[in-house]
Order: sequence, then structure tokens, then C-alpha cells
Amino acid sequence: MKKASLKDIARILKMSKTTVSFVLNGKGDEMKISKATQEKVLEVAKRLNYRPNQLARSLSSGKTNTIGLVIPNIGDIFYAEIAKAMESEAHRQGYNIMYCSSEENPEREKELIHMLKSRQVDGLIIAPTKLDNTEILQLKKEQYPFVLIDRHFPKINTNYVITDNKGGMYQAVDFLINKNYKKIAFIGVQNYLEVIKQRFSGYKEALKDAKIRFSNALVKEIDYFNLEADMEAKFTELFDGPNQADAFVFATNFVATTALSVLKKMGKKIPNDVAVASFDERELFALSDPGITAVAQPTQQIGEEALNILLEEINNPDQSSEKKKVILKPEFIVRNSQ
Amino acid sequence: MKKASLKDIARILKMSKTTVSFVLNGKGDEMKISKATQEKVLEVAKRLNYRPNQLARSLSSGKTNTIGLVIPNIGDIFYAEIAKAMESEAHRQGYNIMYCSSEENPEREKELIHMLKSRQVDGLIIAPTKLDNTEILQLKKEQYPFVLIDRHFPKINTNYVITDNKGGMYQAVDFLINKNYKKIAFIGVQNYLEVIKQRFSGYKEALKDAKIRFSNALVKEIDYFNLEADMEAKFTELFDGPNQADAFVFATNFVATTALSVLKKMGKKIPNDVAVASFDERELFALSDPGITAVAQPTQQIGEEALNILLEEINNPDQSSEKKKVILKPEFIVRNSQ
DNA sequence: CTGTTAGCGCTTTCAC
DNA sequence: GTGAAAGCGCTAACAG
Repeated sequence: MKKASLKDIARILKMSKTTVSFVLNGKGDEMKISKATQEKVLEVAKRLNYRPNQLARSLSSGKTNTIGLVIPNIGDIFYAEIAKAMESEAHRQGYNIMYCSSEENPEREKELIHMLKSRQVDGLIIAPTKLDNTEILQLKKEQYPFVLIDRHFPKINTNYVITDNKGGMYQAVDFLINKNYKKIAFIGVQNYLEVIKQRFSGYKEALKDAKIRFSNALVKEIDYFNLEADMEAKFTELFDGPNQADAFVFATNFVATTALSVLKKMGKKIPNDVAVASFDERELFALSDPGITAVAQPTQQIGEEALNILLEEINNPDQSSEKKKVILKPEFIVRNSQ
Repeated sequence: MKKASLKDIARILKMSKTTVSFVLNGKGDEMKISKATQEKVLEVAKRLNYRPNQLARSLSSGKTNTIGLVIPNIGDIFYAEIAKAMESEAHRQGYNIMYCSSEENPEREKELIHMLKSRQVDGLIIAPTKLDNTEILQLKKEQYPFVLIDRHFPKINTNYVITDNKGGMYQAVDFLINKNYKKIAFIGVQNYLEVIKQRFSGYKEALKDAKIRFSNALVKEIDYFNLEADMEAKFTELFDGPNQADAFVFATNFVATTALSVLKKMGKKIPNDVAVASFDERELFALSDPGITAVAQPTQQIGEEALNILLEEINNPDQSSEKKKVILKPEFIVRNSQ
């Protein structure tokens, strides 16, 4: 038994597709279709287990009620939480999310954006991977509704929802300073993104405000493609070099988790050998012993706000000129890693 | 400037949509369209930045090249890893994945399956939430291509890819027995799934083979909706009751992580106060101190195999009678939690 | 070698 | 109150 279509129902009832369509879309009363007719339609639709073909509907109406989400890494709980919040909000509003993970690959990201557009998603939410912004510029030029999350391009006027990276890091460093740590090392990643730069500037500012001399020797940028080994080398300098550190701040969650594993391997104890604090939250931080003090980004809010901004723009395409720029405050969670 | 369509290209070049369509789909040579024509088409397509509308294409061709994935929880790294493996395999084969998370809600799961079908996905991969199997039976009746992962219904003849739950748990328990633990408690979840039952039977069998008397007092089923508190109560019995346990095995990853947190709170040390081992792997297990011995499911393999079975069925709809049933061996990772 | 034409399943304007 | 018909953008059988 083939799947039932509108036409089948119309044929069985000997009426037109129009009538059936109106009834099934709840426009029966509006179109003053008689109760009797409506009931007949509904009855047959139910009996045939009719399900509208969304492809056809979307093609015809120009709306898919789907929004595309492009994130760099589906395995990262940070993005997973955002996606989750976004999905439940979308569901409430009658939209579906199509998730895609670029795996931190700019080429893949570009493909995904094209794929989603070719499927006519009503809008996009993107956590951009790369420094190259041509795709974003293109979207803007086409006036395609989209909002950036997590990472943004300061020079391009777009909607975005991000965390106050500078402020969050400032708070973490300031906290360590107040706990009497003086030689705080910043552990970042090489060639990385805007967000890391912002966090770095929070670090510097906290030192400056506390009148602690900034030392380049305490800033380590780890090689992304050689995380473990490079980190061990740099930690050795930090522990044994002339410029000994007494605390580490980690610029992002995967740096932190790798660092914890490296420290464990090196036999260093937190907080006796070194105090630590991390940007980003992770289940591990609460469960490990000692718990790791962290700057938690408000993932739920990021997801919901981004979605709402997008839907707003989709539904009011006119005044699309004023872009929404949202910077959310992170939450500082004190544990006992210092 | 509106988006370019096939028709636009045809109009500009004063030829038919057919010709343009063939060229753009790489069937130019096959259809013996002259090189000159082909070049013109490609040139114009490029100039107009033409992108085919997949909705239209799918509606017409009856194929979306998309497969739907329904998992219970997008935030669970176990499913995230499966999704990741599946996506990269799908990508290689020219398919896209549409992920959906049911949040362990059977009602939502049903909606998602309907939504995906109405979007005409070519097939489904489902990690079913519930004991109720009507949706699955319906899919089967409609001969919709699908494969189950992680959880399955023993009584229904379907494709599935699962882990050897019984064997994995057997190995963990057997290992603890060999380390000389005699009072091994099984920590499960109330009203839970088939998989937990299978793991439980592995537990019992390992005890039996070692001629250790099975005791119901050592089996604890935690209330899913009150995990922390209930666990603390039951652990107290296990530590202080008449039937003291010397080791715990956890039936699944969220039980294990909650347990670690509860043990930490209770001030119990692993492995001195109690030895532990867990089903499922988690980043935390490698990084925590001590590392937690675990039975790791082969997520990558699950993702890839499930996808390949599905694509096989999609592409050969004829002999769809013999369903593929795959049971994969987990990996046992020994750390120092015992 | 290329064009005509009939759909795919649905929405929606306009007419009766 | 209901129906006819055009059209969304693309595919593909058939004709020439």
C-alpha cells in the first residue's frame, strides 16, 4: 500500500484537493467549509493514515520550518548543551533543527552551509570555525537570516550571541590573585580564535589591575595538533624553569582536560604543586578530586537567545538592518583547585 | 537578486531545462551533449552562482540522500560518538544525517520519527527509548528501511547493531573476582531497559561460574528520577549493612558518574573503601584519580556498521527479508579502580 | 544532440 | 462552500 496523498483523499471523497488541503491545514472554518465535509475529510485522512509530504509543502510554500545549526564539534558537551537548549525552544515554536558538525574543518563547514541552504532551511545558526569569513560575508550579502554563536567577527555587522570572554577570564585570574597566587600562567592554543584573544586580554587586565608584572614566559600557546606532548614540554618549563609558575589558567575546556591528564602523568598534585582554574565547564571538573574551579558559559541562554533572534529575523525580514549583538555573563564556579 | 534556478539558466542560454539539468548533473557526456553546450551551461551556472534546490530535486526524484538518526540524548557522549562516526561515513557516501534527540521521551521520539518520515528521509537509525514498540512495528509494516542501535527488541525481526552487553559485564565482574573481590554489588537503574537486563545476566553468570553465591542484597536498582539521593541511601546500606560489599559494578555511564560523585561526597576512597568498574566509557574515567576500569562500547563501529546496513537496505530494497543482526564486542579497559 | 511534456505533492488565487 | 488551475524547481521518459 503506497502512501496516501492529498489527491487520494480528494479522489475517494470526490472533491477537490483544495478543499482537502484547507481542512487538513485547519483552515476549514476560515474558508467556511461545511462541518459535514470537514468531518468526512478528517475521517478519511485518519483512515488512510495520511501524512503530508513536507518536501512538497515546503517547495510550494517556500518555508521549511527548519533551521540549520553548524557547530565545530558534536562531541563537545559545550555545543551539545547549546544544541539541546536550542532544540527544545525550537520545538516549542514549531521549528526543527538540523544539526551539523564541521569537525573544526573550514572546508567541511563551507559544504555544510551550502548543503543547508540548498535544502532551503529558513535560517542558520553558526559557530564559525575559521578566521576566514568569506562564507559569512556571502550570507550577509544574500541577506540570508543567520546568527553567530560562540565566535564572531568583530569587523562584520551580524547578529551574534557570545559570552563575555574577557570578563570571565578576568574574574578567574583576579580570584587566583586574591588567593595569593602571584605567578599565574596562561595556557592557550596556537593560532587560535578571537575568543582566546579576548580571554587573554582578560588575563592581562587582571594582572595589570593587581599591579602584577606581566611576563611572556608565563604565557604558553600549545600546538593544537600535538597537544599532549607539547603541553608536557611547556609545563616542564613552567615548573622547572627560571620563571616558576604557581598557578595555571586554561583558556578553554579541551586545554584543561588535556592539562589535567598531563599533570596527572607528571605526578603533579593540584593545588599543592600548582593551582588551576579553567574557562568552560565540564562534568569532570565537578567530579574530579579536587574539583576544578571554572568559568561556565551559559549554554542554555546562548541556545535560546540565538534561536529567538533568528526566528525574529525570519519572521520580520523587513527591518533586518539592526543586528542584535548579545554578550552574556558567564558564571564563576569556585571549587577547590587552588 | 533572486536565487538562480534551472529555468533561468535555460532562458539565458535559450535552451531547454532538460539540457541544463543533464549537464549540471554530470550526465552531459552520457547524453551526448556537445562540449560547447556543456561549457556554456557550466559557465552561466557559475556566473549566477547556481545551487540546485534540493527540495525540488528530492520531490521529483523521490530520494533525499538524507538519513534520520534518533537518539535518546544528544548530551551523552556515547551517542555523540556514534553520531560522529556515522556522519563521517555518511558523508563519504554522499549522504547527510539529520540528528534528533528524543530526550528519553517516548512521545517526543514518536513525533521525531513522524517528522523525519514526513521529510522523506531515505531511512532511519534509531536508538529506541522505550519498551513500547508500536512505532517500530509500524515502520516494519511499512517496510521503511531502518536499523536499531544500542537497544533492540528481541521479539521483533529487525536490523540492529548492539554491543555484547552480557559478555562485557561478565568480563568486568570476572576481572574483579580474579582480583579477589567476593562481595560485588550490581548498581543498576529501576524500570530500565533490555540492555540493563542483559548486563545483569552477565553479572550473575560471572558469579555463578566462580561459584560465588548470588545475593539479592547486593543488587541495587536506583530510582532514575532521584538518582543522587537514592544512590546515597543504597550505598549506605551497602557499606554499613549486614551484607557489606567490597566492590561495585555500574550498569551504565550515568550511574557511574553519579556514583563517583556520591562516593566523593560520602568520603569513600576508591579502591581502598570499595573497588569499582563501570559499563560504558567516559573521558572522566581516564582522567580521574584513580582511573576507573571500564567496559567501552565500540561507538565508531556501531555508527559505521549501522549506517552501512541501512544504506545496503536502501539500495537493495528487494531482498529486504533477511535482517542483519550485529553484536559487537566491547573493549575492556583496565585502570586502577580496584 | 536537444526539446517537449508530464509529473512529484502541495499551496493558493481566483472563479463559480 | 467548493473547484479549477497555475506554480514551486527539478527529473526523466519520450519524441524528434
